[in-house]
Amino acid sequence: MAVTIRDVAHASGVHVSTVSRAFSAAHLVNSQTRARVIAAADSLGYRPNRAARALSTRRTGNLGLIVADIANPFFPPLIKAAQAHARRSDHHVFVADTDEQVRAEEELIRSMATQVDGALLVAPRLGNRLITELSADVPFVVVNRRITNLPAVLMDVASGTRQALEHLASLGHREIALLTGPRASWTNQRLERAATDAAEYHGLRLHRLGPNQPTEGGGAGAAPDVLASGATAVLAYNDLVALGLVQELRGRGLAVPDGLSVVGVDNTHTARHCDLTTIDMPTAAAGRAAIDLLLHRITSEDAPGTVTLDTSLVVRGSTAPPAG
Amino acid sequence: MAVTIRDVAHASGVHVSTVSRAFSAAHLVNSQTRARVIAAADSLGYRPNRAARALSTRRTGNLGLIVADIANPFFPPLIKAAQAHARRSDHHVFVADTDEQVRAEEELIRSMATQVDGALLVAPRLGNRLITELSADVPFVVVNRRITNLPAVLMDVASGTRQALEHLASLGHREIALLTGPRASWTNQRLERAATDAAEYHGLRLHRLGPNQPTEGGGAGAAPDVLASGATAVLAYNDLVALGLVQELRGRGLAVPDGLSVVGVDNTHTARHCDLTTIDMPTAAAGRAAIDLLLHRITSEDAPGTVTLDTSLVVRGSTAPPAG
DNA sequence: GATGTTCATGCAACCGTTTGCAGTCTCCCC
DNA sequence: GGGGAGACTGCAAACGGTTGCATGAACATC
Repeated sequence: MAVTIRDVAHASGVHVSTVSRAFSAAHLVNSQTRARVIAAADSLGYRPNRAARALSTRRTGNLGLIVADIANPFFPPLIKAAQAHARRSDHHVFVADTDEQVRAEEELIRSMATQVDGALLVAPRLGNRLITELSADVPFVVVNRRITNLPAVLMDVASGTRQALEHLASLGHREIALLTGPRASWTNQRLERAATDAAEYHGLRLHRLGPNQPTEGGGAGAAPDVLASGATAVLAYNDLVALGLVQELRGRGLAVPDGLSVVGVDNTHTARHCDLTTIDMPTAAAGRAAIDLLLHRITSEDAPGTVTLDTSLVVRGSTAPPAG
Repeated sequence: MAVTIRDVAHASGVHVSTVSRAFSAAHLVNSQTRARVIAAADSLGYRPNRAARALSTRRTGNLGLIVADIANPFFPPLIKAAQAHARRSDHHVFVADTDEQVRAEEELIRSMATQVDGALLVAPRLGNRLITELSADVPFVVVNRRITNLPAVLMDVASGTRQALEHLASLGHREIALLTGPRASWTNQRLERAATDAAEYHGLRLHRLGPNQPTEGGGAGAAPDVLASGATAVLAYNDLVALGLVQELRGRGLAVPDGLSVVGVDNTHTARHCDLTTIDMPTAAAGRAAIDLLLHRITSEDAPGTVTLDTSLVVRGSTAPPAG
């Protein structure tokens, strides 16, 4: 039915192996012959069968991309950039959503393993041991997680966190609440650490509240604790948490930023619309860098590298001097 | 390197064909034999090679999903639902982002064609003729577009539009601006049509302004026209346009909803956060329905169907009675 | 003119599964 | 006890490419 390499060979009067080489090893075939082959292929509408190619080369030309939740606005820009970047080297990308469930994550990785040349794990929830074990089957690059011997791309929230606390301090805030996220999250660890250090440096009191679910619900649920803490400003684990909190507080009659200043993390477009001060994550750049690392890892089996990208504060309307 | 069907055959003392049947046609093999095979496969960690399977069955077990812009918050819930639903029948999903470019769309479809059993085209921008032509190679299901002889899932904005105009009329608005989207968009056509009809029914004056880019920029750019039109309420092509407009107007000192009421379309989570009245699109349901249609189309080559889903208005804080 | 090199191409095995066909074995029935 | 039906299983040919090796031609070297 579909046109195969054999049809092209017949049409251009050469052996199939010559056709194959005309496509995948051009320098091995006479340029005139090659031109004839290409012409025949074009006129027949030949497209190589990737499954067949995969079978003999053991390379599928596919990459996996595993995220916790596509609907979380943090991920799409990363997915988009990664996919576009992968295409430039003729790779296709499977996107899988684990729905924040660890079991699903493992199963997805396993079922993808037979079908991809490598995979990107973005902020995986799986344990280090299991990831290391799985990495025997498929080359991984992890994003926003550190695992020994695995190449990683890190968006370091520390730099942005320092800027955020400096910003709050300069506005006159002294009591800051930190809404922490999942304990296993590398970003959360960096956030806690950087916030603690920066708070000390600026002489601020830091109230850690958490861990919270990294969702609107998590933010809304933290509202009572925030109010009880006496903090005048909040740094939240991510934009969703921040916005969930803002909405809950508004429902209780507390205005932002007049009653309370709020800073998020991620700089999702939602934050842009809601005028939320937030720490910008270079997600698109991270997506591209991760693909580069992965392709490099796949083609040359050498030492893993780590790319660290800095973050920075974006000041918008959700922060202001404390009331009174 | 990887464990193959041959290893399993050897370990369980049967022929490879029996192993194959044990997995893909269980009823053809003795249940005890099958148990032995499965046990051997488990202990060896056997996973069928999908490329090899694809080669002989001409079924890859992969589906394509082509969208204009992953970062547009309209798409992720659909992608997520489609992917999760596809997995239940052991299908993997390639997601491709055309970046709103027609050329990229065609090329992506072509390059996917060899590798998927079928594809979902969500709000494609390509011309009908080309899509029909391409559909000879790959089964398609289109979402939010009508093309003769192609199965489709439609989220009909008409019902929501009627509700929106009724809502605005009941608030006392008489002059409504409609910010239209891309001409080729089926949703836009339905929107214009339904708005025209409903406006007439309620005795409202409808000012059509557009076409606008379906982005924040498009909404912001329409602000001058909206102000000039004298409308007291706006129905925008989608939430992004609506929010772009709101932001631009606020920058010019015009409050929403006090100075102007705004209604969007899509009910993205951004709309939720920004307290935007909007028409809810059942994107997750559409994603599932589209996958069902596609799988059905793939397995039984019969008549294409169309699924139409209704939409409904979600009233939030961006609409109020007109000033004065 | 024998030998060696290089370039271009053909040959055929292989990648891991599936599947039509052809046994073989057991069981049942007349 | 001969014949037929059914249930299993093995055999081997695909599926569509890739690639190591062999072959042959053209050309240079001594």
